[in-house]
Amino acid sequence: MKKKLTNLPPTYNAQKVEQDIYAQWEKGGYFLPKRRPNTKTKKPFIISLPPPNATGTLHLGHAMMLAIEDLMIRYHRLKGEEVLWVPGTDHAAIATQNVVEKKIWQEEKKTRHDLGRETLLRRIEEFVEQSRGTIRSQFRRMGASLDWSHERYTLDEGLSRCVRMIFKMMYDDGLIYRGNRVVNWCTRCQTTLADDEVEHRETTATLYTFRYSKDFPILIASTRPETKLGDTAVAVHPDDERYRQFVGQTLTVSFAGKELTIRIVADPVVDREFGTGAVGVTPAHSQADAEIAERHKLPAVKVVDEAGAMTDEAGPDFAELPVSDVRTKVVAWLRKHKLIEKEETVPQNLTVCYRCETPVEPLVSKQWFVAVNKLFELRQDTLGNVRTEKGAIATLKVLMQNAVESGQITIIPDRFQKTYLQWIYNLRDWCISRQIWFGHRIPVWYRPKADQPGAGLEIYVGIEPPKVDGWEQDPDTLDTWFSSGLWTFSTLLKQDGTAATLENWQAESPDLKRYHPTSVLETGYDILFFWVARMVLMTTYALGEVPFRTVYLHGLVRDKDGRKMSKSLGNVIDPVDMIDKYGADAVRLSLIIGTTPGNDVRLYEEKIAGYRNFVNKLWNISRYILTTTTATDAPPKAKTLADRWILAEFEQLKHVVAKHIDAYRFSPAGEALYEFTWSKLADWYVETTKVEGGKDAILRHILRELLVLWHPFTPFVTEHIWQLLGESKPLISTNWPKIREVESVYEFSRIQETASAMRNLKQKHGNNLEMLYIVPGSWHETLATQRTLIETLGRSKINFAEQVPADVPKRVLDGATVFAMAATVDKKKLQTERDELERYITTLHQRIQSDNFSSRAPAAVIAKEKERLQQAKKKLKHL
RNA sequence: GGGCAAUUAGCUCAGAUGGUUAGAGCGCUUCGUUUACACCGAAGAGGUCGGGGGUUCAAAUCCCUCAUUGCCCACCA
Repeated sequence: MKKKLTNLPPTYNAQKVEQDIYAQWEKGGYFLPKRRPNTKTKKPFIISLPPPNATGTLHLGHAMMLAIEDLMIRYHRLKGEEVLWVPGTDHAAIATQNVVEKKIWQEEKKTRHDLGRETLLRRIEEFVEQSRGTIRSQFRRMGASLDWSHERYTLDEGLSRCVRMIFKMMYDDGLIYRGNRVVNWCTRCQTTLADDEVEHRETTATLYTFRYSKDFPILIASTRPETKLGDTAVAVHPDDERYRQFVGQTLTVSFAGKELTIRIVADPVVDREFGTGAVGVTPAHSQADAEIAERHKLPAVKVVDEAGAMTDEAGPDFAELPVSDVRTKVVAWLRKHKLIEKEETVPQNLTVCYRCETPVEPLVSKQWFVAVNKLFELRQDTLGNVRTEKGAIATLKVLMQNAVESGQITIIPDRFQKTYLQWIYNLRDWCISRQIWFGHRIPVWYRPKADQPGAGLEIYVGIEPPKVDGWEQDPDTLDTWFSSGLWTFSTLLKQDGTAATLENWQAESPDLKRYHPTSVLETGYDILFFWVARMVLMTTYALGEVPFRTVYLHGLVRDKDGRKMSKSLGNVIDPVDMIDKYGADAVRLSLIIGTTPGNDVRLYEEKIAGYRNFVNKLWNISRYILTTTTATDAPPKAKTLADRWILAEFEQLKHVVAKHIDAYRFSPAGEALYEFTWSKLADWYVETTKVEGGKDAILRHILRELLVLWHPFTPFVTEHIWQLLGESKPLISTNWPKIREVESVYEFSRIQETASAMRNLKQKHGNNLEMLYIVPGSWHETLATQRTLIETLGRSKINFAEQVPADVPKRVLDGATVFAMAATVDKKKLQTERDELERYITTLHQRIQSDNFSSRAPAAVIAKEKERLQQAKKKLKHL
């Protein structure tokens, strides 16, 4: 085992080793949560993998997510902590149903109605099963050390039961209600959409300023004249003198063949400056108008239906015609009767479906909602230090706010904290019912009231269907984010716990106790609202604790020109192609180094190729060490200055890398490793070993520990080399290296100068200057000459320049780069440093002491500043 | 309308609490195939840190202002 290796290929072949290594890890059970004895940290480290959509294939967003999460997971695992990384998939209701329906249409020209509910669901499940297999194998290709035994799917029975349980809980608490409200309706998807499932597109529209009829006293403006058939009022500002005389009147007009009853109401939301200062109120087709209508008790007339056609209410001329046709007809009617005062083209934010970009039709509809502003009684102590306890009164909004404001959840980067709070501030009741078939059926059953026929419906809400006949289940399904909002804890419930009840489900789930709250939630900032906020809402409500401690938001992966990657643009980079070509390690590095949380990254093939080159460099450093040194148990002992330098640098590196990773600064951690490995170890130290023999112990030692440091970034190549080193246990399960005591790095500085500048150097550092000559590269002379130089001058403590042997040509010396290390402490520099530090400590101290700071700054900030003060004091002592 | 971010080398980007001469990768120029590596090595060019003002012993970093770009939120009919 302990012998030199020969015949290692000069080029690292990732394709050849990666899949075997992954299989070996998985087979060895290294992904299962396990705490190593003697580990100080008792708390487990948990990440719930943001579940990819069941129809998806691996894209760069996933790749980035996996690279970052696997980095954290492996780091904590190496530190001996018990780590759990829960994988899974999301059924992604609308998205998935759309995909499958489209596919079926293309292949068989059948719609979902041709197939029927049962058949469509079966077809979707078949499709999903296949997709999940693809995703699983692709996630493995990335090297993700997921605990596959914990894999979950949002439609698993355990998770579905959890959905029904939470639904019932919220219903019982009065937080879920059914109501007639204006919702966003997608006429193509044939379903409601939540407020954040709609997007806005900048377009232009024609704004018509007109009267309903000749005798109507007020001009109104609209870009959608056809909806005016549903108007029941005109709203004006209460202080608007122009219209004051009309307020309170009810007028009847004949508009485009339909008789309208219009009340004139005064409402402060109306902007006097905009348009005519009067708004035609359409309560059934505008959320804003619905709110006005509610205040003034106005009726709502629904003139557009779910298919995007006019209803009977729109009058016989228009009923059942598509909205766009009716607009043309209404405008024509207005023109004919000379009612249009003005037509202008205005910029408009068109609201469209985020899935299919179809313009959204706001319409009034009977749906299920989650009430975010309703007061309810907490079921349990909630959120630790926040002023809440069992029985206290709160709203869901307050829970969401508290979780972040109290510092129980930290968002990285912190600017998103503001975004999050702002979003909650504007949040309205969440429409959770969807008119699609794929998903969690709403656990509500109806039956006609038995005693008085025709008197309406009786409602049953339950985890199980009603035991007696005669009940019919609500046909709708739940918004997919309802179930993914439960993800951090629904995945930890006992999967066979079918008997779980509202009373005992928490106690019955040991995993929930042990692994919740999770440590970090890592995801793209684009789903901060969709998902992250929903998880906070659901979890603080259901469990009385936060779902995670830290939210790490990564940016979006874009192409070289900063454009979004999309199939239509043809600029999509497939991560699997890149893995095939450059290896998973290179792909991972390209997504971690040079990226910062919350900021988009541009990725292109050259970048990945660059990191492939680095992986090969690491391979060749290892190859050199493996083939030229023998394994030894001797501890690494510094003999020459170069040894002392590299060992000190290495200890410094360990410190820096851990510090960065602990602070979620993955890119600087990777950069530090990269710099050490290539510029210090390979370019300088390894070169010295060629002329200064006897470095086996140091080289082997550094390589061994360096592989551990690199492992969270590049798991495959490090594991491969590790095993070539003859280690008995796989790298994945080894220990993170301890930091050893070394001479302070302040004692060394590396100086790179030309030989002719060396005299100045000597003057600067005095007689204590220790020099080491090495020849990094392009000398024209032979290795033997280099060796002579080093032997005669190398470790000289005196003025070497006068000792250059006569047979060394002057041009060699002048043209060469000299590697010199000053072992002296630069007293002046040290003093400056001390002064700065002292000043810094004074400043910090003053800041902390000041009333303004101590009374106003958040607790977390004060703690941080205090910690800084401690650190600075410690550092000063060290100097 | 409100908010957030970005603007640093030809390109893509780092620069934590202000602190030596502003960094990296790619690209470019010159040189070099010496037994870890040409997916390499050596040397080098290239920056008024978007403009202007201010605070400070010290500003890419903090403040004000302007410009450009991008994103998010919002019921302006």
